[in-house]
Amino acid sequence: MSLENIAPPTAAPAPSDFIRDLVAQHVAAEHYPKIHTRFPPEPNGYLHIGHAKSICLNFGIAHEFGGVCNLRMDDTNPTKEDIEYVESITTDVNWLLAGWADHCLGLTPAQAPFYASNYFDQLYEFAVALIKKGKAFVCDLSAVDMETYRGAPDRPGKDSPFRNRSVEENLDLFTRMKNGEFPDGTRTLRAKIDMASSNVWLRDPILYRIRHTEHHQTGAQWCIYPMYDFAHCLSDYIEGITHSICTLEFEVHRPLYDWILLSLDLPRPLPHQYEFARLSLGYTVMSKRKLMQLVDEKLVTGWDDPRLPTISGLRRRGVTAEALRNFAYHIGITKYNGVTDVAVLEHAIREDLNKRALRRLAVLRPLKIVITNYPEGKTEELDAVNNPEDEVAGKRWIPFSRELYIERDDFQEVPPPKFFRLKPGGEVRLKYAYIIKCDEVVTDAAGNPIELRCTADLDSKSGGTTAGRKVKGTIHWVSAAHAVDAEVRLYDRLFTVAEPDTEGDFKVHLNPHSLEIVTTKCEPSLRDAKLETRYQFERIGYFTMDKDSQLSTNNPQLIFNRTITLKDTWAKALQK
RNA sequence: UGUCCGAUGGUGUAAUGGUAACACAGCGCCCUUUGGAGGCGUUAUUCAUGGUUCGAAUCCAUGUCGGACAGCCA
Repeated sequence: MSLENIAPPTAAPAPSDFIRDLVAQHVAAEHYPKIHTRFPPEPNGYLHIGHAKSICLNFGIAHEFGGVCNLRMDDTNPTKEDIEYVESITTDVNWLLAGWADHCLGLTPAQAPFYASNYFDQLYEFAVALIKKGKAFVCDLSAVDMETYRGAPDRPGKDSPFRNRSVEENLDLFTRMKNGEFPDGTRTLRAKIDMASSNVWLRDPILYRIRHTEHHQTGAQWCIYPMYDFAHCLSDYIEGITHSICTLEFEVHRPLYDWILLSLDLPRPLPHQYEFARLSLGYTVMSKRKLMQLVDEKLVTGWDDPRLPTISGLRRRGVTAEALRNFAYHIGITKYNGVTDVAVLEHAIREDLNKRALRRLAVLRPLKIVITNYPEGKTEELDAVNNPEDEVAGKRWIPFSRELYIERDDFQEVPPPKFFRLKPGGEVRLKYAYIIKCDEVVTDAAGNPIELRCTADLDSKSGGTTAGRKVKGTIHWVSAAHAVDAEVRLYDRLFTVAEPDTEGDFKVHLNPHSLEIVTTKCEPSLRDAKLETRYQFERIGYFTMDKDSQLSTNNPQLIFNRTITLKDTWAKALQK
């Protein structure tokens, strides 16, 4: 075979979408010296998987086109913001970028994120410039009057009586606003555009408001704060952003974004805004307000509750950054507002974990069995592969003895058709060990099985003469004497319906069984479990150790979170 | 009854005037010391009506449906 016929290694195809297509055109046309994007969260809550989509888009573009993406705190409203959030945002962004796009992360020379509040001085000067150009004025209308004057989408507004103040008076009033001479809500700085515009955002929008509130970054330095529309386009401009990418609801703001930059007569190139559809995911809620409500009302344990779609929650649950990035890649970028099936997320998580998780045996709901033909007091160490998907992961040994635990679900006294686990008189293979046969069922007073007495085919373990014997089922187990106990937190969907926030109170759809805690019997090697390591409890699901685990005490307590179950085609068959 | 935006299998996306494709979900089979993973197969799609064109998911017109916008929030 000639060299040319050998297929090149298949690289993951570069994502393509309407925004990347545009960027590619701009690159080809040498429109900008360098592509510069930004991710600009307001530090008023924790980041969620919808932000992850945006992060992957903005940093992905920087990555693919040799550009930079700034992390910027859009902190123009001190009443809603907190330093706790800037810290969590920084952590989450770094976590999502690690090993992928760290080199694209734009930070200040001090290695800190950018802050819109860093630009308060410049922003103030821009406002003054706008006043001098006769394009902004100080308005004394109250909030209620302002609303009346604004009109409605299908009805024009009318000019403020303060619209035609002289430049000198506006300058004087704005300076005095800044100096703290007026109480909150008494005056605003407004752009002078068009009160009859069909776009409500062009009806003399407010640029600055008075707020005698301390800011988490600038302290008591300011008592006037810029509005989003004024601060955002100019922050983009100051940072040299080329592509300012945001979600669809800002589409109607774009004319204002452009108006401010154009009115200031700034040197080109100017940044441009592009919009894409935000993520909505089935069986969860995504708005910061609703997430905040769940946290505040203690319906979850905190922002990093593993049931939440927050980045910190997903991370604690055991989802890796790579899985999240793959998910973002698979859902694409469009302007269509759809609801993504959680199955897509779940698939991305399983696909990732299958490759990396160390296999372990653990029994969630134990049922004791005794191998009557196995000597009392004997212990064997059996060979078990750590990960059939990854030879490098190696092997470990697991102890086998006369008394074991198996999963309660793996035994049925009166089995349904096609049940090929353990049943009276039936045979099953114990994973990595022997084929056993159930001879006797010991029950309690109520008739529930409490112990199974079995015999093993002692030649059937790996390497034995009957090792190749086919039995239909293989089940997991742990040696009773060697098992270590662990608390296992089984998470399920937070809501019982696919779209909990379409109407009414979303909280009525909360799933009462979204968390179940069980004490499990684990194979002894799990005593050395690590926080960063992902595990698959064979035939059950993927698990990761929770930070609540107590490891340093002389009575260590292991806690595992179930990231996600394995696909269970048997459970599905049973439902039919 | 304003302005802007959108509509492709069940779901999310691709096709940029030239064979409607991919992933997830579903279904079936094979394989399996995980009812996992994997392999193979399969079901199902261009909102409607007109127009332009040799040819339309793509361009045009009209309509329908859906979303966003009337915070001194972002």
